[in-house]
Amino acid sequence: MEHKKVRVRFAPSPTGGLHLGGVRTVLFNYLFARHHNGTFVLRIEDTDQTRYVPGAEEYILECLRWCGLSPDEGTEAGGEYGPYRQSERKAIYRQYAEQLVAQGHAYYAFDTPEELERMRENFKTPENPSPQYNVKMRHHMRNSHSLPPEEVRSLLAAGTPHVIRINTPASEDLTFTDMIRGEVSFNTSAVDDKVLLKADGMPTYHLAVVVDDYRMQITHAFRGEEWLPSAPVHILLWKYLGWEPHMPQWAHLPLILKPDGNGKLSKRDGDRLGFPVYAMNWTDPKTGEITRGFRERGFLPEAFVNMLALLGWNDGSGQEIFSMKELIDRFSMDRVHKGGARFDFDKAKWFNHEYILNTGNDKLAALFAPVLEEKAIVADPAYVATVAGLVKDRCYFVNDIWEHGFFFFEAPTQYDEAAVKPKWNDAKQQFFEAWNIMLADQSDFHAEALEESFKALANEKNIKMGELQLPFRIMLTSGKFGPPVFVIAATIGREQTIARIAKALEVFGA
RNA sequence: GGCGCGUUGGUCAAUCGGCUAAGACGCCUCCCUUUCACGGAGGAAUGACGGGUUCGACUCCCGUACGCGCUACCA
Repeated sequence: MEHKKVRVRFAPSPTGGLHLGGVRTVLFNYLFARHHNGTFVLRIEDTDQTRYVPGAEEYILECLRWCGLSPDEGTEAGGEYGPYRQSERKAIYRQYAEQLVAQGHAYYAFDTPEELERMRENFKTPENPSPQYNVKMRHHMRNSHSLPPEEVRSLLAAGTPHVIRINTPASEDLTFTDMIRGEVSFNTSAVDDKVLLKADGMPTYHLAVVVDDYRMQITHAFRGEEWLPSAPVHILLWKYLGWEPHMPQWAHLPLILKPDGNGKLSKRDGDRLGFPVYAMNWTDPKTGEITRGFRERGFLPEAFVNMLALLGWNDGSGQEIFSMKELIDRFSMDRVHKGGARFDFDKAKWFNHEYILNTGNDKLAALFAPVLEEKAIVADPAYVATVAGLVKDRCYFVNDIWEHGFFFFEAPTQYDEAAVKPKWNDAKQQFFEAWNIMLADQSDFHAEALEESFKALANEKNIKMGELQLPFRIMLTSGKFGPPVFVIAATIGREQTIARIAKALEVFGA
């Protein structure tokens, strides 16, 4: 391999939310670039004007920022190879398309969409349900192969809408070496004369990707496996344009599959199965429909990225938790799996849990702040951090801090009475009445001290601790959950503890 | 239909000819905890099938099956 500086690119089309598979493609690009001290470019492939969705481009950038995978070069970061939006490069593509026509590698085609549809209809047979516009079909259609040159000239002069199609050879073997799959080969007989330049003057993906990868000096191109079948078209273009020596090395990434059933994971599957598929919340500007994202679901970006890295790649060591630096150090394309991976939300949750466990309480508190704010609860950040530290063991998501620690912020309004009442009696009633009075004078309100005096009083009253702890817990939290009781009491403080006991006694004693 | 790619437990997966086939998630049991978790100890569960090659095949080759992808003036 030459010593060319590594340059990779992520080239999304701004048509909507960013799918988790897209983020993984970004990740692999990013890791590869960093590993080789290369450059990560972001190019916007907005050549389909009919599918353009306003806001999608900004959204994609924001997703990358959130994940910590921002590009070095691109629409926002700038660079020497711009513009980075294909719609702004329109003139460039036409020039190459015409060049290909002039060299006999492409041709004009005047068929209207209706004519194409009719062709597909007419030539469709049970054996061949998708007839192709290829060497054989060319002569049945209206193009610069089948039409006399004068007619082509006059059609062109009259401004007749037309496309430019590649001249695919009748039968030629094409081979390339995929970084993941090894040698892959095709025969052009199965490849049709793909449109290169559309009637509106915009290039199709095929032309644009080759021209831009060349002009932006991309050295390695990673894309989803669904692109594999169009590789021969691209190889042909690299050859025809005379750039073959500069063709990037390709890697076709395995697909991310539905957890159940078959096929690629889609946004619909997330809705159906109750987990996010997009990186962040996405609001469709047309319908206003919101699709939930990993970020809003409570995922830490580091966990999300780590989880994605392991979906199709591993370093062989068995290690699963990696810092970004470790990922950069260890990543290599040849350890990427060939087969598609089913997405497992439980595993994703586990990753997030691991990261929550390893996140400082202050940071968790900060991340949790919006939840409290939404509930109009005002709390001291240090207090929130303490709570986070007490409950994070049982949290899969930042948002879970509420579910597992709400009682640190608000007194219970109802109780798990079924767990207390059947065994409630006067002795217990009296114990807690006495305990509550003692608490007013309890000098040391730490958990250990509280437990000690609680125990002492229980002994004195001759009641077993076990009989008392659960009711006490329910008084403070409303149910059978949470950190050790005395820790809860110490955390919420004297005033709250006393008030909650008093209130609960009214309910339990009734 | 054609072309391409793939196939190790329910899921993610290690293995680059020596396997009594790692590890993780999930699941189950037990321990710890007079709450819920965390943690700890165990457990069930895997090479699609058929042929080769080889002393030896999960690993290499060939078929078959199955799955997926593509087959647009979408990317």
